[in-house]
Amino acid sequence: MSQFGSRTRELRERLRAKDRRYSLRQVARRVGVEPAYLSKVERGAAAPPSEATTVRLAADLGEDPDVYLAMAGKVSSDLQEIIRKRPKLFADLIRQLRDAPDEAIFQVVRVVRDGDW
Amino acid sequence: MSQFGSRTRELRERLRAKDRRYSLRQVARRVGVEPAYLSKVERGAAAPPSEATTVRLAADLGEDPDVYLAMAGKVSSDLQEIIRKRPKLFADLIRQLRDAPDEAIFQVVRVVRDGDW
DNA sequence: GAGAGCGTGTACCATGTACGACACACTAAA
DNA sequence: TTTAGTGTGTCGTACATGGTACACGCTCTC
Repeated sequence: MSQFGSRTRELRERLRAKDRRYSLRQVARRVGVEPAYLSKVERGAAAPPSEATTVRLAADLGEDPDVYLAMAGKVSSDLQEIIRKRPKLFADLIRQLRDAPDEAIFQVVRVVRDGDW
Repeated sequence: MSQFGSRTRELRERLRAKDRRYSLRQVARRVGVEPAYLSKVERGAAAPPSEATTVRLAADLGEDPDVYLAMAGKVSSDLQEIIRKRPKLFADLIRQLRDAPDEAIFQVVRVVRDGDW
């Protein structure tokens, strides 16, 4: 359902076409897991890996860690920590932005970043 | 460390002073757990409960669910889902606001809510 | 002085998480 | 034709999670 596995395989095979170092075994070795495990993950026979492993995998495949974690059904623990420190504020903000268009959210980010308000 | 337990006990005993229905056993019954378990949680002998149980407990004690979940070291799953749907946008936003003063975040909430921008 | 209600100690348990170990069959290269 | 590399099937497993079940001793009321 989460397509984490198939997406990973797709990505890896795409990279592999250009670079032999992206075999399942070699990626597994770099990421620090057993090939058999990565194989199961890619085929959806195992649930997506832990946060740490997912982040290392994303890095190896050149993907954005937050996006990759999202595919794994997770939210980065550092984001969770930020929210937990001011739960009411952030909960309100996030629910407020649930249905806002991408552009609106991006604009908020920009405004906050540039501080011109 | 998370003080979830002691805070719960404190809250419950405060309510109990006014209302005998807030004994450990009766709260446990309403929340749907065994008294022995709630006892352990309040003394910190067990980790904070699951999200669902924590939310029911917060409701029984008249506390804000997001704040209570935060004390339990968790972030509401509905917030996580919102983030997971647009990971890059929300990750950027939240990290951007990590060190912003409360007032600034609240202002963002207000601006988005009122839509006058 | 018997029950009802209280908090707690001990033991146990089912399920989920996150993998590792090993062997196997296949393919490509030397 | 050995050899190195590849993906996979099967089995096991250590630890965390989220509790339940039962019994005990105390207190308060009737």
